[in-house]
Amino acid sequence: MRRVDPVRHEEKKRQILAAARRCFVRDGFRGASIADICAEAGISPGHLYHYFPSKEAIVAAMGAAALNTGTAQFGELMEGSHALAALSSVIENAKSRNLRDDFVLILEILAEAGRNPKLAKILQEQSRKVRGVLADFLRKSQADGLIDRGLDPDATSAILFGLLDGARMMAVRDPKIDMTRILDHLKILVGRFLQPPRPLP
Amino acid sequence: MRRVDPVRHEEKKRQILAAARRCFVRDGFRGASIADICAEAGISPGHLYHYFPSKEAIVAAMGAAALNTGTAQFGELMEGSHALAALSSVIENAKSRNLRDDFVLILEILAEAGRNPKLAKILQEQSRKVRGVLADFLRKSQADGLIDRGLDPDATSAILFGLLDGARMMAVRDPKIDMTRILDHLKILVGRFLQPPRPLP
Amino acid sequence: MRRVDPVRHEEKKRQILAAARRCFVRDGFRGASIADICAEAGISPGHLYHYFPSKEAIVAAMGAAALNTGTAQFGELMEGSHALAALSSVIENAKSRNLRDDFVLILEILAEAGRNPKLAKILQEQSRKVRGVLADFLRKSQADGLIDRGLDPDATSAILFGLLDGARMMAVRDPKIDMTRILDHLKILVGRFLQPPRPLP
Amino acid sequence: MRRVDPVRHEEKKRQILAAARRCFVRDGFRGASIADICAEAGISPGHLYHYFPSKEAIVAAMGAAALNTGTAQFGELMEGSHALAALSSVIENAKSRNLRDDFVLILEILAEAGRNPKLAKILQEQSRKVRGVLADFLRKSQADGLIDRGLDPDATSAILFGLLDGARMMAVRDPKIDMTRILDHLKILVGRFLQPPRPLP
DNA sequence: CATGAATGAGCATTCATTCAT
DNA sequence: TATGAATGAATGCTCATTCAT
Repeated sequence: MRRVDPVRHEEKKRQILAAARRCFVRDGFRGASIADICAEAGISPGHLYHYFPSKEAIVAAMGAAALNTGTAQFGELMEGSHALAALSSVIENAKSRNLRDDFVLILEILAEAGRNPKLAKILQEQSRKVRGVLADFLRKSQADGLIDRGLDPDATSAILFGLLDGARMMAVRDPKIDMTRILDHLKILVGRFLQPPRPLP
Repeated sequence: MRRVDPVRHEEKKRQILAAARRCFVRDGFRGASIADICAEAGISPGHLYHYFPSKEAIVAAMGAAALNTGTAQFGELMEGSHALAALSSVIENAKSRNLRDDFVLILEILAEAGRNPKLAKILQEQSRKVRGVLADFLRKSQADGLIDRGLDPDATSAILFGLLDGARMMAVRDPKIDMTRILDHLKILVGRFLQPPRPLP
Repeated sequence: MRRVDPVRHEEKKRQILAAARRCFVRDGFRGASIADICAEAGISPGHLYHYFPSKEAIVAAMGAAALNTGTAQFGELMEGSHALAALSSVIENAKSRNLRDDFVLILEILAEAGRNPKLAKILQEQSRKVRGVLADFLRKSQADGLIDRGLDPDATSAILFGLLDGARMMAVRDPKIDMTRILDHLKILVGRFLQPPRPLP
Repeated sequence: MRRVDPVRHEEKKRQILAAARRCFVRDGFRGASIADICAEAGISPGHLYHYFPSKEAIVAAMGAAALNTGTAQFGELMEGSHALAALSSVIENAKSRNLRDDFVLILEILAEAGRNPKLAKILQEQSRKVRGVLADFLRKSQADGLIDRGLDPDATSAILFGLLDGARMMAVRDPKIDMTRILDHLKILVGRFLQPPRPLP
């Protein structure tokens, strides 16, 4: 009598999600067919339904996984560094990493979230969580006198995230744009925005 | 034999694009069917192909129209006002306008642009045009001493656009977020970023 | 500008239902596929959905049509003849007609009705209508003194219909059974059941 | 190496057939899937094929079992009672028993028999057997002078079975029908049909 | 210009069945 | 004996597109 091996099961699910991810990046959520995903994962269409009950479930699981990965990566970056240095490293990171694929997925998720409440909820929760991490970081930096105490940490964290989104969006709007220079200016902007007011002489 | 009346023809095309736009906002580019668009436009499927050779062409034309509208609106705002005032009004505008529908379309366009080179080209051109308008504006303001002469106008205009994109994206990521406060902080940010360095006493 | 021609439309629907009927008789409601029906009707699968929104709708329409035909045929038989003669002719009719196909369909409908409330409703309504026709006929015959006044016309009409159903069912249970002799006995049975009690001498 | 225990094997088969029966009643032969049956029986799909080589075999075995049960029940009823009393008790029985489920299965079997010769043969054999039991019973009653000697026992027994089928069919055609009254009339009918002619005075 | 009939490939999903363990 | 992974053909249905009128 062979019992379900939960480890193998989860491993297979992860493989399928990875295949789905590649297909979604290539063709979008609607454009990628179950057949495509099966071909990419090297399984039969019938078999896929042992692991996911529907395409929508795959989209949701993939969206959640993609967002969680982002959250985790960001959390690691925030740990232990201090204020501007940390944000700079995030920006540097954005310049060098394979951000294209990740961001294309985020665009898909945002576009789909308008029609898929389950995805919208996942998105909202992740958004709040990540903003919370950054807001706490900002609060700590404010306490240390490293950044302007007059700024609202929640609004500020939202804006800083928006800034990252906006930069990546600009790279999609015009793929040939000179991102290096933009990211340099972005660091200037963040510095000026956050730094405590210079005391009057 | 009746000849085509070019005016009527263009008018009809515009009507169809408006119908398509409503469908695309509602269901996305892939989710909206030709039948949906025909129903919304009140014409038959056969007739639609008199005006557009394919669905892809409708998407491209609609994308171009949406982007042109945005460019025009922005151009108007820039005219005649000065520096921070103009940007403030753009931000104010973003707060009050029916930005949801417009931005949902932009997300669709960005996601689709990755697979549709024609759309990607339109997107890139519009992006450059709008950034150019803002960069010129910034250059003028620099000449007038209203904003920091040390900033590169091209990178700065890209960042300011990214900022607007990012703010709207934040509203999609978390629809319940307090945008008023965020936009207030955004104005602070823009002020600090752009203002000329205070002279040493 | 060509408008929908309702006559042609209805005619096509009837053709499709006739094709569906042949498929359903051959393979059952579940066993007959849309592709089968399309092949039988000589149309493409996509086109079928211009006329019917789903397979269930085809089953319902076909069921309704089959039952209505039966009702109409029975109504005609009842008109103008008198009591036992009319029932005899129904029985005779059952012996000679192509009852196989019709009855196979009825079996499908009965089996499906348990899971398809729409079909169940159609079935119930038709059942009541036909029984009503026969019950009225019986009442008239009772008034004329041709049949036993002690019988309840509603229960009696239900039983007489059950008798016909039962006879056809017997032919399905054992296709080689000698139906001629059975139908002769059926006439005896009906006679004895309905005839007014002989007056005591 | 463990040998198959034939007793356990048969017991398991019976359990699977009972599960299959519940599924077939609920969803029909085509509508019930192997997975459904396995879930209902609490075994795995692979294991089921240890006991039955195909779904068709399950249907056939289930059909045979259902029909045999019916035959056995009827045989018991016939034993030892006399003529009208026995038939009355069958009719009474039909009124009170859980006839719905049984009859739904019979409908499924009849509908399927048209496409499945194996099932058709089982059905025919069972039909003949049961009719034979009743015909013998009728013959005995005729010898005893309890029923009309002019009736052909074979045709009569077929008709009496048809009567029962017809009554149950009526209950499916119109589930809200007043079966009590109908079954009362059915007893009157059977009485008038079978009773020996009254001697002329 | 305008219609709606017609197509056929493609889609997500289901299912009887097989197989390695 | 017993499991659940795995298959792949088939199903009901959709859709962009074409065409006769």
